[in-house]
Amino acid sequence: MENRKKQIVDLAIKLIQQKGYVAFSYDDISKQLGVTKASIHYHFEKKEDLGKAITERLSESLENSLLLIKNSSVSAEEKLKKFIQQQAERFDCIEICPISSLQTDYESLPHSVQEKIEEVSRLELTIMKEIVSQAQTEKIINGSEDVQSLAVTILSSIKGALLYRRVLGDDVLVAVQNQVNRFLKKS
Amino acid sequence: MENRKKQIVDLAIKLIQQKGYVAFSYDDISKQLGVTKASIHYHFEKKEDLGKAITERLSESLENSLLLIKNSSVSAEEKLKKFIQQQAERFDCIEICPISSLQTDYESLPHSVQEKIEEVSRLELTIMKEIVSQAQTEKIINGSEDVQSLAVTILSSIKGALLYRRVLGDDVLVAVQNQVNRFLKKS
DNA sequence: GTCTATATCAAGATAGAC
DNA sequence: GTCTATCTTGATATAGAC
Repeated sequence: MENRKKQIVDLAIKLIQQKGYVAFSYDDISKQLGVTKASIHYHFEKKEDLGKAITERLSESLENSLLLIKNSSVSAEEKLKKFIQQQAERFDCIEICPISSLQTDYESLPHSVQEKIEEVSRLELTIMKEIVSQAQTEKIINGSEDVQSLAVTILSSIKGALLYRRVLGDDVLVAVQNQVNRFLKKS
Repeated sequence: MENRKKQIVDLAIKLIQQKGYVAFSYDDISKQLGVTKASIHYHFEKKEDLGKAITERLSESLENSLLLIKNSSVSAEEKLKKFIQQQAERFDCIEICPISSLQTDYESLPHSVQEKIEEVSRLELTIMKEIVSQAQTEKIINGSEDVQSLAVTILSSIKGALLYRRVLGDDVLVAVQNQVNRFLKKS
């Protein structure tokens, strides 16, 4: 059943958002799916294999978002709003971004997964650059602003906010969202 | 020897910056200090005890910074610059902020350590608010800016940047640093 | 305060039956 | 594709000698 494979990857990503790559185990997955550990090992022989499937899924998902963003005709402001809301909704309050989680556990990841997470990080930055440069075309932001710097900063502030949200509550992310919007209008 | 206790906490913080709370072990510490695991257990019977000592150290260190910042007469811009540079220097490129690392591993922390990390997070935010509100007094930034929102955003962007730096290299943090400075001057 | 030795447990992983 | 059973390893933790 290819569906079971998908189910495992989905759950693993959720667990990574909650506990991280090092902390989640095949036991967690097997219990939540109501099967044995051996059964999970049948689908993904080693944790590294599951790790690769996870990062590939994240990569595909971002490639998809990039296409959607490029081909959509809504304003940059709306796109950014949607991006942030996806981050906030996809994970409930105790969850952080899976990419941030994997970046934190970077030193414990197998090489193959490290390489993938690097690619995924770059891809994410590309998406944010796409949005910022559209904002520039729309004259929402000053043409002299450095697209790369602004994109990195907005992306970092969202990811950092998800970390603080976990301990300080939802206000943190709302504050960052409002602030980022103000930045765009003033710069 | 009280010095050995300090040595252990120092090393543990460094390991948390590199690998995280879940991933570091008493074995890592004992090997690097050239003693046995049992010896580390003598100083900190359980990992939770070491966890508490670590978060207390982080808390004291931030209390200290807060006093220094309040009593120093340098400009807000200089204080912010110093804050960011401390983050960038204290940890070399593969290291992230220990607070971010503990926030990520939050679900795996003992309750006592969870509480402490919440306190530490609040304290850190207080420091950033102190700097931002000084900037407001100095009329560097607009009086209508919300201090809380701006402080949260700057702090989050620095922490997020340290995560991306690990995989994308030093440019990321430099970009955020420049961007934050530009924000202050324009808002 | 540090050591050796050992207990205990959980995690990753494999073999072979159904 | 899932199961039971088992192996191995590494981590937390404790007992007791030096």
